[in-house]
Amino acid sequence: MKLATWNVNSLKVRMPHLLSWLGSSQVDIVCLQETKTTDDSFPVQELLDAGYRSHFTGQKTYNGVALLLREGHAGPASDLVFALPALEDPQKRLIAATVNGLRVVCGYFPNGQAVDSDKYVYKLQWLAALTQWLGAELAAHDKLALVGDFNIAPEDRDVYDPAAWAGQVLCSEPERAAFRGLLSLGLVDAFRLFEQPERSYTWWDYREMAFRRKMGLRIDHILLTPSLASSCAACDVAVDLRRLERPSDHAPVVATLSGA
DNA sequence: ATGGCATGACAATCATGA
Repeated sequence: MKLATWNVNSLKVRMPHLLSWLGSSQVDIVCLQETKTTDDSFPVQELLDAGYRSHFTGQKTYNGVALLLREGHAGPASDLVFALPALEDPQKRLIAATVNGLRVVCGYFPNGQAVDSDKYVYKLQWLAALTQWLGAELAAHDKLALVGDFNIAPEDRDVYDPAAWAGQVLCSEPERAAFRGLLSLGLVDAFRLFEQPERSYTWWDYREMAFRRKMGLRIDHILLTPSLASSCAACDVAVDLRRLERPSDHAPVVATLSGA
């Protein structure tokens, strides 16, 4: 079973890439972020035609998350959650469901804009609310995956120019401490279970030919509970999607879970 | 030192992203 996360940066614009990738990659559970689409205009039928059922929560212009489940491979979703319970928040950034006994939590973590902005304060509050809620989720679910666009580069090796980014948003110590806080709940960074190429990233700025120059950050993640981590056979970045015409600025991350 | 590029809302620029 393949579990994937991808910040599409507008589902409407990225539908051709998404449909093509679904067809070629055979991913079974797909977590999307930044759909930027309201629920009434979500492309339910197009995705059904491609063999995927959808669950989603979105809003106009910003944010929006979704789960796509491959018909015949991923079972029905139960215990759906569409927001962090502890947080009064109009921004649609979280969706969770149980599929095939696997608890899947898909998040579009706040960007934070800059460490001195109120958006950064909101980001840390959101992280605290997530961490608190996840503690309870983990107590109830042995097999849990926390995936999405974390908007945090956990370590310097996840940054193309650590010196330039030191202390900046996405790399600041409080954000990294929050990331470690999630790990200390009992989660493992699936990507680091395996030998990876140098300069592996998941996001590259649209400007400055950043992708071609390998100027990226690894900010999209798949975190697994130990029982899932032990069945994880691979975890890779689908870099090819960043090479396409009119790409998302993020590439998907895909984990292969055996026996699930 | 700043902005570059992309997207959406809206109808010329502007907010936001990371």
